[in-house]
Amino acid sequence: MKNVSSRTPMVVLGLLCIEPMSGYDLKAMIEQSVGHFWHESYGQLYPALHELEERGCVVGQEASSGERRRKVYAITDAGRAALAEWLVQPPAWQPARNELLLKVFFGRMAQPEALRAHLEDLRSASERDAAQLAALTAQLEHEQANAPELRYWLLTIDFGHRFAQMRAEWARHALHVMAEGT
Amino acid sequence: MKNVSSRTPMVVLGLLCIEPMSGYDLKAMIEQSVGHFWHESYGQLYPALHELEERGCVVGQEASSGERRRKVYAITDAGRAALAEWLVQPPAWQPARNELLLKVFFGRMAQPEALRAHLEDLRSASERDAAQLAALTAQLEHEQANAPELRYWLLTIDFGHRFAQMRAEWARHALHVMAEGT
DNA sequence: TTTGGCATGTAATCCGTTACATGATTAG
DNA sequence: CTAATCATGTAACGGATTACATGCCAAA
Repeated sequence: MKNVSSRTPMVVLGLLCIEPMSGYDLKAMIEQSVGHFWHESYGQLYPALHELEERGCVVGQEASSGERRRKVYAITDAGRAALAEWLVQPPAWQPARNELLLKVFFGRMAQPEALRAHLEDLRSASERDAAQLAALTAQLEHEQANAPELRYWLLTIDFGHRFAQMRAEWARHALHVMAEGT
Repeated sequence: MKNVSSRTPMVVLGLLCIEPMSGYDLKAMIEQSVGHFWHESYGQLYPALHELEERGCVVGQEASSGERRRKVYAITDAGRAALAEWLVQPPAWQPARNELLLKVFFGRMAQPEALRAHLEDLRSASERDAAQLAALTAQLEHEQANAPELRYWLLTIDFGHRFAQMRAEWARHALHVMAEGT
């Protein structure tokens, strides 16, 4: 048995619920929809599509002649069932790994300027992320105003936005602590 | 060349700066110090120690006869230099992966009760985490009051605390959104 | 005496990324 | 014409976990 606990097939099934797509389309779709908290590579995507087709969860349709060679996949009832079954399982615990915090924890063993630079980077990157996600919220509320999934999409963006703000605030706090002897 | 980008040796070196330890000690130490944002398994730890010894970054001392069989490692100047060099490198970008957000994003395809249960779990787990980290802060401020690293340790705990609170608040918000048609 | 904690280690395996290979089509 | 983009795929590799193997010592 291979790739049992992989979530790649589930992302694929979830997105194919919106509309039929090719592997290439899926990659692009993943980046602009769940991109701020998930990602997939082609090396995962194409094998996953083949396996889902074998299991009858999706059906692939070769593009009609004349077009560029591509295969568009659509979800089946079996696919929808598999997705629904996965969705009710409690999400698997993901062990945290934060390399920046490791460098902060051992901060005394390094030059303070280096640590300060890392914190500055985090602050600016997080502020940029927060702004981007705020813009995305406004855009979606406008463009997808009547999509039934909008509510769920906005919740995930809100998580990202709160997290980005939290990171920026913590970075400012940490820089402050580093600056004086507070 | 093997295990080039692994951060296991760096965690080992960082902790050995505090005091000499065995592999078994290191595992326990990792759990109670950086445990809320990092982890290592024996399968990584022991090979890393052997490699660090080969490279001259640590020196191992077999326990004196009579004691239980164990090998205590101490960091060397070469080890401190390797750690310092790593600490100034900007932390590698870690692609985010959040399975819960995936389940929220596709929430419309599942029974609402299942999603609500996931959010309840997150809320209670996050509240518990926040309380634990608050207690840990108080404990460290008391027990390690004069440790020069205290400042850095508290910063990492503060990150965890803010993050836990953020997660709890978002979960409450999400449950609220799910409850009505806001 | 037997259970549980101390202590070290390895082999199999897994999930996933990276790099590479290939080729068609469209826009400048 | 040629660079970029569309489009699909595979092989090799890499970091890490899991499960297993082994054995000593102390306490109940």
